[in-house]
Amino acid sequence: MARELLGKVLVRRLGDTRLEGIIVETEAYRGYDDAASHAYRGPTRRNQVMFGEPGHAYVYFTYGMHYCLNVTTEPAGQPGAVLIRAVQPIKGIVEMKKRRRKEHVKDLSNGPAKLTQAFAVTKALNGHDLTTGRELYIAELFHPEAARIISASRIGIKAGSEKPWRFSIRGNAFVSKR
DNA sequence: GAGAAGATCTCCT
DNA sequence: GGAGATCTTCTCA
Repeated sequence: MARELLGKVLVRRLGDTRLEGIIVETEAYRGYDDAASHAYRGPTRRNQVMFGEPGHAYVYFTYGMHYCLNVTTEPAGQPGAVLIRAVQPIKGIVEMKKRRRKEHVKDLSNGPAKLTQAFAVTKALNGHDLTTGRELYIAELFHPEAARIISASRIGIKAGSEKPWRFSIRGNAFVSKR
């Protein structure tokens, strides 16, 4: 799923405003076999969405100030999610610049907490159904480019860093870290 | 109830 | 390359 989501479009609707970005970097997190995953030690209040239905948003708060967005991927009862680490803005860039207080497009969403700020994703969207919801969902790109996907180790974790479960579109300028 | 760590970002050197 | 910001969540007593 982490590979499948690359090249698709993250869509956020805020009233009349529409924000869109191509997903260019993801990371896979599993369950009891993945020490880096929030679900590693079983269900808790925070990670319960990871154990729920697939196709839902798992949004968590971290470092006292940041939100990160995941997509749940496994059947109910089985934990698993894909972290959206970076997107390439394609629509609503003026709005994103205001939210991020940044001038350059490259600074808007090249990191997991940057894109949630640009797209106004907060805990209010935790558990949101991405398959039926209108406020936040994932769409196909009308004219997808052929892209090569590369994998590397995940970022910002201690345990589980040996697993090459970070995926990105090769050469894309909006990937958080090369 | 206390203590520690965190799937990060920004600013500074 | 490194430290500070800042607070929720989890673990353990």
